Amino acid sequence: MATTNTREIILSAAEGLFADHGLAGTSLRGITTHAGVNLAAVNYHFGSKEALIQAVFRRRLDALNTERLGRLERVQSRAADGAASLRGTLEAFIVPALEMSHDPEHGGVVFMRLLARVMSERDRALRAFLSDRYGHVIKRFADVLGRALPDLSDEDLFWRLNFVVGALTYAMAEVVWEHDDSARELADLATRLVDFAEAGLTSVTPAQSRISAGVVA
Amino acid sequence: MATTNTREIILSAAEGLFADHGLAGTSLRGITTHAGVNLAAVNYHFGSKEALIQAVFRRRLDALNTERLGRLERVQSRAADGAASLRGTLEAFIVPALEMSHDPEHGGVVFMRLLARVMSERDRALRAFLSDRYGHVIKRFADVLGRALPDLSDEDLFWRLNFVVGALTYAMAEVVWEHDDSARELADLATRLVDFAEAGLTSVTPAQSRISAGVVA
DNA sequence: ATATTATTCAAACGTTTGTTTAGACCCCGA
DNA sequence: TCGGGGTCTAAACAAACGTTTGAATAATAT
Repeated sequence: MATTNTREIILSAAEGLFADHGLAGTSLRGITTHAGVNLAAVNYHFGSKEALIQAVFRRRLDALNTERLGRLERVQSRAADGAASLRGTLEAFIVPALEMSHDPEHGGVVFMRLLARVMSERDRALRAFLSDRYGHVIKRFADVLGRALPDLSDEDLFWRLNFVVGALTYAMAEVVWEHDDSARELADLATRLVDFAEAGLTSVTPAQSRISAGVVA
Repeated sequence: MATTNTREIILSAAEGLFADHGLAGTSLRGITTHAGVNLAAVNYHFGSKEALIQAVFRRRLDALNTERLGRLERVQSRAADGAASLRGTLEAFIVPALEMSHDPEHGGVVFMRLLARVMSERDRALRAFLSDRYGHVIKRFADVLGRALPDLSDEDLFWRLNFVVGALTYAMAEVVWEHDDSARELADLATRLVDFAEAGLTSVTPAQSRISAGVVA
């Protein structure tokens, strides 16, 4: 471990304050005070606030997305024709996120709240950074899911995946973990979410379920 | 209309900038410059930045939630025993939000992006304001949905509703409206979302679908 | 037309922001 | 023991922040 302790202390303090007050709403003074280090330490170790933000995300997301891809590969290699099952693919995407949200050692629910916040932020610089670094993971999952759901049109698939990501994001952010760190709780939530996602993804639109734009039919 | 024009101009400029850069990330100078009014006009008309934020939300959410409750009442009065159908209830909640997101006159997609942002913010003052002013609407819908889904445990219902709200929020925020203001587009999205929510809410958990916390089964 | 109120304006207030600087401290190899 | 690189620190920087002020202007009422 070549990195000093101060770096990690700053990253953790920044993670928590970013999750609570947003990126723009958190000052370097708040971070360094919370971390018990000197104000200038941030610019010494990271160079700027923007670089600190990226370091906060890299510390967690590198591991998360590696784990997701690993699970997806295992699921695919288990299938004879290399086509992963819908449920297996969903689990490969959802379970690592929920496990991480349950593991204080790796950010826990704090980082998940931060992630949920950022998902709805339009900050150009950060979105570009996340897309550059992790876009290939999302693309990979979308491809596999599309092959597992051959009856869905591209447009249907696009929207339903957005719904699933929204549900996952919101669930992670809303989690209060009253009975915290019970593994059973986590498994229950993961099961609920995968069930929900699977049902929503495979549902067949009834022929005349369309909603008239004006009034409820 | 006793209110002067400046008020509305400020509200619209603030709405757009808040959606793009967040509450803390938007300065009063940015707002007034964008609106073409004097810096001091905000404090003259609203008193403070905090009061301006609340006014931005009140302008849109009062109408949205009134519309939601009106639709819910119409759906309920149509049913013989006063028990609204699941689908009707979902439509009463979802359709007004999507219609608003499609109507530039009433905030359009801009306000919906702002709303999605705020949903994942932990800002205490704003959450308290929203909960105080609109909490009864959410409670009302949760009650009606609970009665329409009698087989679900309280916990199951709680989580699935969170999933639905997450999907709706995320869908609204992600909407880019490439082929904008086509009513057919809106109806399609509303149908997709209601289908998705209905399938997810009514799905029955398979007996042994539980995910083991460690490894994918 | 005059008095009164409502609105707009330029300027300045004291804080807080991110960043920079120059020196002190510490630890390890020479 | 000395020297030097990595780390930490107090202090200061200009810029941007929300808010306040007092006078100028516009609108309304008498």
